[in-house]
Amino acid sequence: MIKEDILFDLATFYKVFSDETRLKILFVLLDHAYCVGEIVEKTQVSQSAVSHQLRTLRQLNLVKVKKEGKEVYYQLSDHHIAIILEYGLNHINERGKENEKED
Amino acid sequence: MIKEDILFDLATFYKVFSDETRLKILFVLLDHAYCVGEIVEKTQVSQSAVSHQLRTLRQLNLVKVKKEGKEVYYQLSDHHIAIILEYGLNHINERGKENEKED
DNA sequence: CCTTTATATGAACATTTATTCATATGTTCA
DNA sequence: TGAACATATGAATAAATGTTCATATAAAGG
Repeated sequence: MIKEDILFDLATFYKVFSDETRLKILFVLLDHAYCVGEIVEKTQVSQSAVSHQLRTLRQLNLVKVKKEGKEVYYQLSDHHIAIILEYGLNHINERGKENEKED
Repeated sequence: MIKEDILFDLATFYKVFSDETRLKILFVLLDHAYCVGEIVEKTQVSQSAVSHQLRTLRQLNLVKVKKEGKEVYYQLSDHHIAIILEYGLNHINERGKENEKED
């Protein structure tokens, strides 16, 4: 059986992508770096909620921060994340197709 | 901005993999089909908890069921799942390496 | 300096989620 | 049929998580 701490890390890893607000933010950042205000506007999520989720993303090293005056810019910390999101999208797309056939 | 229902499906998809018990079960099933009793033994999770999580996995079409007498055998419903788990493992492994260098 | 604007954060609250406990259902076999 | 075993399930409970609200911090400009 696989080690407990690996299991924990793995669960934690997937957990990040399991929240719609975080996904929204990540999809916005897929484009390029944005400051918090822009993210709020694009996602239509409250400033506070965005800020809280950005903290989560920061703590899990999914985003990098760059301060510029009053604004704080966030960007994806590595290109891996784009791949993961794309993979997930493909997966649910394919599942859609399969169900068309079978059901 | 990406559609709400896609976002929901995507979040749901990742959510399955965000629980340690479900991951344990999936890793066991990576091998081949097992009945509930065997899964309980291998994962060291209570029968009830395993059963509840198997239901979740069933509902999300991650596992297929095959009844044989008293026993109920579960197996992964498609090979995709192995790929996803492997991808996750690779990711956290690589992150491990990066942190060795940087921190 | 004081006000405005941008972002972060803590506490309260609501919701979701996972586990346990007790028990139901279903199958086999004597 | 009834005892024994395998699995499922509902209700209760506990824990984790996300949002809001109020407010703190911090930078910029007048």
